[in-house]
Amino acid sequence: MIDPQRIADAPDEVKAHLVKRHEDPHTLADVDAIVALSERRRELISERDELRATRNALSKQIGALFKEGRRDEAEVLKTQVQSGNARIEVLEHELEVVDGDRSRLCMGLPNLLHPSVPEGKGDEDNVEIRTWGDPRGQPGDGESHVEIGTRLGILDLERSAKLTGSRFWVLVGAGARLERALINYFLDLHVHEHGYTEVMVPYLVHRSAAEGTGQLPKFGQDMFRLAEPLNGADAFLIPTAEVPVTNLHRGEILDEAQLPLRYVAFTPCFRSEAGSAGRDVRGLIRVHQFHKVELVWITTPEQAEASHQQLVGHAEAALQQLRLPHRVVELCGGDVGFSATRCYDLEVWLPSQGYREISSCSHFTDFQARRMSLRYRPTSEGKKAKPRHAHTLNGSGLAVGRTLVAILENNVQPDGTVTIPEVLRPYMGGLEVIAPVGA
RNA sequence: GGAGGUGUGGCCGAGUGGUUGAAGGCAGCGGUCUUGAAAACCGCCAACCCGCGAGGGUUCGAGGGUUCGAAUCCCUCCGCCUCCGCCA
Repeated sequence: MIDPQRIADAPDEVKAHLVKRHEDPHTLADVDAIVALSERRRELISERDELRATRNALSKQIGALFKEGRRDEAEVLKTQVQSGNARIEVLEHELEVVDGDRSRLCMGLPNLLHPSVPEGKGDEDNVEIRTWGDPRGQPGDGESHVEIGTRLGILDLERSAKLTGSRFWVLVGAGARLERALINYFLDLHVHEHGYTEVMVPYLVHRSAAEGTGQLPKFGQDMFRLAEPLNGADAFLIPTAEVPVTNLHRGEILDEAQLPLRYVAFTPCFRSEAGSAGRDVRGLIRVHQFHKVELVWITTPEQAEASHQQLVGHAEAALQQLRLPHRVVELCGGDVGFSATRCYDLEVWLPSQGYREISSCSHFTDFQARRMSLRYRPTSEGKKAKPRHAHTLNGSGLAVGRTLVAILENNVQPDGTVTIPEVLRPYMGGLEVIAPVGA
């Protein structure tokens, strides 16, 4: 979340960011509410602490009097403390309400935007940074991955529907193997060529973890939630590895020398896709369960922006080695995600539909770190450096299913077969071409 | 699932109702000494909240309770460890 102190000190500045994000007017009103609640909170804390200071002093006296055997005098002081405690209880009750309201509102505000974020309302206003490769044909010209995959017998959407309805998939034979090859290739690329540490993490997380990265409290409808508590707490299927991986160090104070921490994780991702009815209903583009290899950085504020560029480069390297045409766009104010200050999307060329997002690389400043109390102790600036919130970043490296789609659509040959990108062949037992089953 | 144990500062580890926010040690930082380093010795070293500041408050797994006062007593939950059972 945004530093509540900053909201109280410069509410208009915060509102300007919200306007650039095209947030609702009532979100702007929340800023004013936070300012008022902060003021009341301060008053309550002052008065309560004063009373507690008095109580602590009197209690100390009572202890001394008891030791000296002056019981009567002690009893008088006891009565005095008890009346103070009554007042403290009233103040604490109000403080609990005020504090709860304030933090609820703070948790609901999106991050401040980086100054370079372009103006704009939606994805049509995103700014193209660079393109790579030669897109084949016009959007819509190409055969869709559903047709290609079904014809080759490697994608079976009818049978997946028998299991779990729409927005699921079954891959068969070379299709399943291609999915697995991509996972292994991505992990090897980022571990061996880019120096990430591979981690495997839980696919279920508690509410607190999802709050830490910002999926909650606002976007609970996008996640699948367990009907029963898990180890005593509300739990969700992860929508992305970002959640468990970034939360790995929640509540810790890291040494600056340990930074940057760079993790790569392969996980399935589960999304309820509530509210996306009618969009991308066919095929593998928008599904309830998909695979993703995710890159996560924990670093210092000073290094974060350079890290962000490197992160984008690492994701882009995968597309380039696979020879998939793509472009990099910077998201406009209205399109940057809730937790991010700035975001680059990698969009792969799909002959059947044009450019589609295949990776989203975000810088979160200290927004997530503050929510999960993730800090580091600076060592560079002398002895008694206070802990500071770290900066977190992440990006897909890449979304596996969409990569498979891109390979099918971009590499389909006039004879209907699909050539496998060279870098994947070692992962496919040397297979070079996917031909129809039985052909 | 059954039985028992345990949870203290960056780490280890004392502490069972009253100057204990917490002994001691390690690590770290500064200094003395040294040509330099090591060793030895001296000193400093938690986080968060409110406050311009002085200062005050909170925090000993989490939450609740008892008490004038709780790291210390009671209850619930969570984590970890050991044994038994079950299981991929």
